[in-house]
Amino acid sequence: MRVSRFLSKTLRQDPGEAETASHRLMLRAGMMMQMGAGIYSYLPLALRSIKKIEAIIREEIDAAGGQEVLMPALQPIEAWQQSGRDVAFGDNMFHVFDRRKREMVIAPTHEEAITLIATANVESYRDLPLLLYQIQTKFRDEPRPRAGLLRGREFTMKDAYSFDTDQEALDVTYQRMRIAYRNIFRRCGLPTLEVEADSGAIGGKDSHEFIMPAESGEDTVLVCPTGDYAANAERATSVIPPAPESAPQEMTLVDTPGAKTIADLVDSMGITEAQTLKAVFYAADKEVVLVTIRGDIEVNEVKLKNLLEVRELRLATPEESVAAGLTPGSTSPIGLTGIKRVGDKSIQQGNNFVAGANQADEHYKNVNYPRDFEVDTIAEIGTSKAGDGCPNCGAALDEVRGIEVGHVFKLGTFFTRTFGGDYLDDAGKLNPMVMGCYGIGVTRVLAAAIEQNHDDKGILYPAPIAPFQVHLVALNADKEEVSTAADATYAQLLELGYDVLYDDRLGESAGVKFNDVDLLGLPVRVVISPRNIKNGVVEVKRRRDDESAQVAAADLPATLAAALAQDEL
RNA sequence: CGGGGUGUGGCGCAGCCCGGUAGCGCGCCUGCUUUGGGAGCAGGAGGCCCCCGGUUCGAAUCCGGGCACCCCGACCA
Repeated sequence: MRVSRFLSKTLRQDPGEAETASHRLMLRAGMMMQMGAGIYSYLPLALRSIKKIEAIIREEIDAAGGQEVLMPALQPIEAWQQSGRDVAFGDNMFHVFDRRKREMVIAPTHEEAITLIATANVESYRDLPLLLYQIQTKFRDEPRPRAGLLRGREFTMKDAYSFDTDQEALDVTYQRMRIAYRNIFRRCGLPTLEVEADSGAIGGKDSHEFIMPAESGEDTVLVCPTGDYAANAERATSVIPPAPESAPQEMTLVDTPGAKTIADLVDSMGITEAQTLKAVFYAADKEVVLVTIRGDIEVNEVKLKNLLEVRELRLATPEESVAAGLTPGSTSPIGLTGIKRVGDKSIQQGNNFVAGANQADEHYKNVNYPRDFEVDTIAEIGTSKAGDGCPNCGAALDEVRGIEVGHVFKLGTFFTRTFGGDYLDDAGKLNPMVMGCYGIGVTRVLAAAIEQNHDDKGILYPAPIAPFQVHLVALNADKEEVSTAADATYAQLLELGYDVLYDDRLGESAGVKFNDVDLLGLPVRVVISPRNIKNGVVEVKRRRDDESAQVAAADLPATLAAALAQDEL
């Protein structure tokens, strides 16, 4: 492609609305254009990368036994009513009405549609396993779209769904998909962590997320440096730091004027956070629940929500706490009845705690569980953090921020039971198919790739997903010797099968062209100039390197191939 | 949905308090000179000042109402 004919124009200044690196760089590089909150047109540069990512995905999912289909985005609402997910998705789903005022939805995901396909086509165990996938546009009315392609309301997703005879067969498919995912991200040139994940409301047992480490990521992951454990912080378990233990003392009431927080207690009593208990109130589907946890640990709301099996969970308001008989600032499980009480297992590690007394300006000291108070349930509901021990080997866990680009999980039989997705087994009995589902946010992969690979001048694409592999630059292109040589090199590189962006612009200075090269971030730059022609060389520079190499024209193909191969993982 | 912020040529911004011909930088067009890290000179094109209503002789500016977008928190690929 000649730059002189190319649609995309670069901007010299950062656009005002964009703060996140990928968002800012994609707008500056002319890759995309915004049309609304979380809604973008993909211009040629972005679309070329997206297609390369899609091609890699197709190859790997096909290799794993997948068959590509394409399901409608526009769907009658009935299927969603049948699964109950019209309510579950709520405002996250776009609704429209057809001319006869029938309600339709624009699908945010395709479990309903795929289950109907499988149900209609699978009759016996001989038709299984079945793995179907599509690459399609998803529509989700996100509460807060953000950061360009990182979280859009319309985005491209690869979603795959597997159907198996039973749990054991699903396990095999699931493992095959995990491997396919590893291959996909490796081939894209994008280091990605595979971590244990929360499977959410519908979820089955197993769930793994693929996370690309990046500062701007919305997810926090705990990783063991030995490599034997990695999990999303939402579900990570860990060995918590020990708390001091001593011979149990008698529980006594102490005056704590003005002390309302754990920090106040630590300051005024000369103790550590691990020597306190905190009581936290939650509103769980209207019911108020008291959580007691050691003062140095934070409640993990995802774990708590899963434990309580509720749909909605939030901190109780002070009014709700008071109404439940509590004293904010000195809330306590001691002597409390008539309310659901949950204890984190951390209260079993350590003793002689300082805890609230349900009276302003008073606390108890030397509180011991279970001697001094009861809970209805004890479970692990604390948040793991950096420095905690790995659950497998005890080594201190590291914390990494990242972007979720893929998610695989075992769905089970919810949808097949709902839609009558039964098959006949070899004994002639009907059983529901067991499903798995597997997503990759294709457009998010592109944004995450840029988050992961950029510097202060621009993007640094890994070669496999770069919109073009080579940025050919003609300096002083209005000189005939230059345009002749550059045109010939362009033709040669195309002949060799490379994707080439050829900056043939006549009037632009070297500075302008080089800055565009750095901004667009194609993996290799090739410069044709009067100076290089005089010296009988072409100049080759990787975007990631500081130095360029001068090579004889005859050596250009080999030099290019070597430079591009360096991005492979 | 709560909190914070912004809407002015393609992009980045000023003007708004204190109403009176809409301005700057970049980009764009023409010509000449220049040409290895965002060139110079000269000439030029381009604006429903987010929308609706009000006040006023007169509104980008004041008042009321709406809309859009961005950022921070609860959700997800």
